[in-house]
Amino acid sequence: MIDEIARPDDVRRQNRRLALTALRRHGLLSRTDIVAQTGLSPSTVSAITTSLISEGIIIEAREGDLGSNRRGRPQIALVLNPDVASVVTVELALNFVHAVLYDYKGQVVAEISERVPTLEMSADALFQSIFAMLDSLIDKRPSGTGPLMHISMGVQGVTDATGATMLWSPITPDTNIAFGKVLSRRYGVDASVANDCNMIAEALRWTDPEHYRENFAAILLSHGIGMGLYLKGKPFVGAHSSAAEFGHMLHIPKGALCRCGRRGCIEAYASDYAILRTISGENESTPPPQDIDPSTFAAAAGRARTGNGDEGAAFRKAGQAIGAGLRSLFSLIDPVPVALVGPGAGVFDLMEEELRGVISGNSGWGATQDLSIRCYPDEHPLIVQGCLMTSLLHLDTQIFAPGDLKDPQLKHAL
Amino acid sequence: MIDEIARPDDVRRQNRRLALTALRRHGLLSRTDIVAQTGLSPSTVSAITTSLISEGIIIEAREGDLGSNRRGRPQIALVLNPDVASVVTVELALNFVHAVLYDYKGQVVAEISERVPTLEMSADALFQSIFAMLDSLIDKRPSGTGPLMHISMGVQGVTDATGATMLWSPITPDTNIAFGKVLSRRYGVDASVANDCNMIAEALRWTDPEHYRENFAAILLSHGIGMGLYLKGKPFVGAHSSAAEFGHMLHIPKGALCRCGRRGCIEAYASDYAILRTISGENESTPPPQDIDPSTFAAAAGRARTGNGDEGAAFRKAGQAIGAGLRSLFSLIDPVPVALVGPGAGVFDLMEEELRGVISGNSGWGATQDLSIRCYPDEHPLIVQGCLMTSLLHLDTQIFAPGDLKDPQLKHAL
DNA sequence: CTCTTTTATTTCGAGGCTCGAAAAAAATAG
DNA sequence: CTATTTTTTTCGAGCCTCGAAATAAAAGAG
Repeated sequence: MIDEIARPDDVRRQNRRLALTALRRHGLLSRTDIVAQTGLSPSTVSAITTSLISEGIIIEAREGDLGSNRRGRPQIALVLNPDVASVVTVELALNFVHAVLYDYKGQVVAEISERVPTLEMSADALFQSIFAMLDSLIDKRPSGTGPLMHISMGVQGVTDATGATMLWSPITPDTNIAFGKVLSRRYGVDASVANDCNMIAEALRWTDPEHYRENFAAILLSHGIGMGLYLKGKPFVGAHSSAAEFGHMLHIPKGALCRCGRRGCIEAYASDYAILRTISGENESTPPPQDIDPSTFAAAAGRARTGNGDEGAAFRKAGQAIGAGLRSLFSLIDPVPVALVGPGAGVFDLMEEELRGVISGNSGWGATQDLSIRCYPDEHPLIVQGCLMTSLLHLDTQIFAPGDLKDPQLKHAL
Repeated sequence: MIDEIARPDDVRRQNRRLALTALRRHGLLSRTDIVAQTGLSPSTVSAITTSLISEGIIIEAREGDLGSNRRGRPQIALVLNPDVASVVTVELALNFVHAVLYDYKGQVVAEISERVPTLEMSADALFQSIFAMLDSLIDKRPSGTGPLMHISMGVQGVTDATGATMLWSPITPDTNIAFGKVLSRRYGVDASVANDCNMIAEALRWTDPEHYRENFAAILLSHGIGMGLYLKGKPFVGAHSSAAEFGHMLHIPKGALCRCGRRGCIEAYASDYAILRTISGENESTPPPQDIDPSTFAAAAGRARTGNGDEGAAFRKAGQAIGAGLRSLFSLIDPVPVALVGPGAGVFDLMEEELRGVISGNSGWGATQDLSIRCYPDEHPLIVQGCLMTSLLHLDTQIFAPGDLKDPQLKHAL
């Protein structure tokens, strides 16, 4: 907050953050490299690394091949200590839970995934399933693994702006499930829950920082349509919820029936169920099914590519809806690079022409001709990667930066 | 930025900011009050106020009626020193420039306004007019007035995200006019240019902080339709431009012709020219005029209220367009309180029912039934007020907070 | 009219922090 | 083995905030 009071040790906190995120980004860095990366003075870097080492957060990597046989004292490579902590990511989707345990360097330690009938489960039953999976992951941990220090969930659904609660989701009948609080209490660590699209955006920013840096949108085209947005280098969240509900922007007033109960949403034209509904020739008011078989969707796309029938038209209609949404979005935030993610990204060839057609026609100040759109048909690795980065960055910037835990190893003797 | 290095004196900078903004908000505050407001320790507040006084930025107000005859040592009231600096606001609209000189406490020192044919002027001619007005304001300054230290412009048009340039505006044929740089160079002070809607939002936040605090939207309904947005207590700007071009979100694909050259924008249905075009029965593709006489618009509204003809339908159509835009906007940022500003706010009674009708129908997580909409038919005082606050807050947080100018009086001997 | 009580503000020392300069450490080059 | 080069640490100056104690300035009590 802007109206927050500053204390002398906040300075050290911030500069520790800089050093840690530099190490996170580059993996292997000497003190001199950190000086170059951060702009801090050698004295300060020395002080910071000394305390980070004494706290076990980073370690000196002997045999680090840092620009070897040069003249002068050789640099000592520093690395994040993989065993100072571990984190768990949980991906929650329709009828499906996937959890992974990572060390502090981001290497997989253990993994588990299960099919569970989320639609028929109470929140409590869902928690029991998740608990069992996490317990087993934690049991599986080899000795030497650091204590669990953060849990990050990515869910299909709307979460609150603070990452504490899942407000609503199509995958379960319950609402307002406080995943953050419950997991945090049970495992004695910080836990956050976020929209899967925001996790995808986080992952893209991490895997391709050249392209997805300050401003970009990641749009998930699947059973629903969601968006993760970065503006000015920061994740965009709404006033109260995770928001950025791209799929529920209004495309056609009084138009097709959406899964959310309203009419005319983009999702009601561009999601998998909407496309299949259009192809089937059903009425636009036919309530959508709760699940779509991926193979059915793929088959429809196949027919659209080869045949010359109605299938192609349905995809073009979807392209128009997405294009219209982007045009409105770009009016609000300026044009930004777009990543299309999920099954819908695999059929982008069927939508691209219409999609770009709707957007183009620049308005005098914001040209969109050279709009970058990239496709990532498989969303799951990105969601997990995003959760991982969320957890690790939380440790880097919130837990380890303060430097007020004398011995993090003991904080939560799991 | 998050990746910025912190130094020990940044701490003092930030805490000076806190003290100054507390004084700005409350006007008259003792050191003890500042302690209560900011949470800083008495020692720190003492140190900060001492240096602020020695720099002439604040002064002790003798005869300050602070909770008088209580027991104990009386509190000494502190106030911003009105004469430490002055600022100029410039409101630039179609055929109209209005400039005001204020002191550091925000009191009017001198004022001037002129009609100038902006549509037929080159950028250079426009600058000459503005220069002449500002020169005369500065001449008019009574002795004792502090040196000019900031200029803030509010313009009808699109500006860049940094407040340096007006990228495009309907009021002048030129584009990319670097108001910020040119004014800054000529007067030797910082100068910024912002979209008028953002200034309106800034003003509302200042005049009614109870209602417009963290999240709200100010929508200007006039010849064009713009928006100023606050999210999480901070002004929203786009990736590159001031953005938030609410009026150019897409309402009806391939719909009515907008002034921006594209089709189907909200503005093409809800601006004054659009409403009059609908009433006239003209084709939706008729190019809009560059200016609308306010009395013509008012007369149409009058007929819509009394008669039962086509006029009412045109306003209802406008209400639908705005409602559709808000529904999409709320999908992206969650529902927030809305302020409608300008001539269109004066005819809200003709649009309200349709507008709310389109928005309602909650989506399961974000209810909009109790959506707050307030109307402010006169936009001009708000624009000026917003510029004023922009200037003063710039001084408070950017210029005076660092405390590195030993004698601000001498910085720019005007 | 003086002394006590109460409240506001300042002073002072402890403990942070960063930084520049100098010192120490650890290699290569000759 | 010594000189050179580069990296890292050490040390002192100069910021900062804060708590505790000291000082200042009023009202109330006797």
